[in-house]
Amino acid sequence: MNFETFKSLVRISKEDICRELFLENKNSIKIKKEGVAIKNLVTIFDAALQLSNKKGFFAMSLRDLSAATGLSMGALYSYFNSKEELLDMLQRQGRTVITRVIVDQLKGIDDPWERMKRAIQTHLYLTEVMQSWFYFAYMETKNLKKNEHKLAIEAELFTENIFSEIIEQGINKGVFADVSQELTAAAIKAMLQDWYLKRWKYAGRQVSVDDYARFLMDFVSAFLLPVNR
Amino acid sequence: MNFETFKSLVRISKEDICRELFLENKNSIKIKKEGVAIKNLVTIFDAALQLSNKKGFFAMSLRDLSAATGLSMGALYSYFNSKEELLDMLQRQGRTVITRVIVDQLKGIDDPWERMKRAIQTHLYLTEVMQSWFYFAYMETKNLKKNEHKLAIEAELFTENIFSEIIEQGINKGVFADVSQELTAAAIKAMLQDWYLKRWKYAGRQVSVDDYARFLMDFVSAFLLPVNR
DNA sequence: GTCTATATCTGGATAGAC
DNA sequence: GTCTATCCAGATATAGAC
Repeated sequence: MNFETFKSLVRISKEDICRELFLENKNSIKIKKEGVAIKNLVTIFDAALQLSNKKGFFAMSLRDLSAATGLSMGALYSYFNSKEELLDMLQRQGRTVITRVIVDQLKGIDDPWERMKRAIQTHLYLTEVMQSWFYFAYMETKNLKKNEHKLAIEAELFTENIFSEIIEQGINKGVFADVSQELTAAAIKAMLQDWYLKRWKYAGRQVSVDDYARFLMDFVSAFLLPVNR
Repeated sequence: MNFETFKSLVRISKEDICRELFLENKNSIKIKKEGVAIKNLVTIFDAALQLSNKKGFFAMSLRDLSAATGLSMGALYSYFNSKEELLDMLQRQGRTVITRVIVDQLKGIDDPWERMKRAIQTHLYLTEVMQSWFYFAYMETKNLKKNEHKLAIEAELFTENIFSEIIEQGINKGVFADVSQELTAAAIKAMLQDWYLKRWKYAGRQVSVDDYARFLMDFVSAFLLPVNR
């Protein structure tokens, strides 16, 4: 599978994500008509991510957001009760998607190395499709209040754990070298995150997501599968 | 060399950094007496980094800073002309230190793999000593104005280039595998940065900086020195 | 050099017309 | 559902006393 087929396969449309979010937050959102709400939520989230990623969520004023979306301040407050609630909604927005997609993509694959490759690839493809969201989630985590902060940390550890378990499984089956699963999983995660955190760098160097995926697999395989080289 | 000897060897005291900064910024800083200025600059920078890293530079008000330092608002403004200037000073503060120390530590080492090990180790040790600064520099880069932003990017590329050149040299000498130097350098950088960006994670798992250094060297060597395993 | 007091402005939030 | 108008807390920045 390459990136193009992944995109058409997974089909995570913004509308779908916003629909889910709309249904979950009916008490915070004053708008009743689903069609109107989703259309505007897509606009609001898009603009909010773009503005926040440029200068930080805190520095983005709601007047900025009003101008960017074409909605008035009053209208914006029909979609959230406070700026902080907007932040929380944004954070929650993508969180479930990633775990769901990765777990789904790994289903039925038993061989540890095949699982590892698929996990790396899926993670990269997903962050490519939702780049601005992942960047936002990473950069704004520390600005969350205690409880939301905890949820964000848990999400980070959850995906890391997927890698950790694959490594453990591979070691137990005797196909991987006996490495530290904790540190290796953390390192893989760090390199996966670099892909969406330093988009400017890779774009400037014309590295495609498939190039990067191939490279990462080579790098990791040298460590985990030393005998096969 | 281990971390403890590194610390006593390098001796980058906060006072020294602030003295340099004081001399560089005599036009912005209204205080004349060096002793007074440095003492307060150390306090201000320490507090500013701590507050910013907790909730972001923008969210940190100067009243917060005033409370944390014990200096009045008026006094603070004797050390910088605007909040943005404080941001710029903070960013510039550590930038030169790292390149200076790494270049210095690599002097006289010819063997590519020895250079690589030393570069990794020095980078980790340095970011350990100045953890809060590195975290700050990373997280607040995007909030800089155009020109300062450019300088920050250049600093990132400069250190990455140190790794890139070591790899190139190793490949040319025939001691490293024929990998992509650009991507490999970027990946190493990403893992080095993870050390100070996710301090909470490694601290919680009781991983010491020397543990992490050893692990990284193993990981990288598997890729660069495949024959030696 | 440092403080207190204050001018000035910006941004989040809401009330009420349409 | 959306807009305009407005309130007010809190922020940066400065002036002038000590």
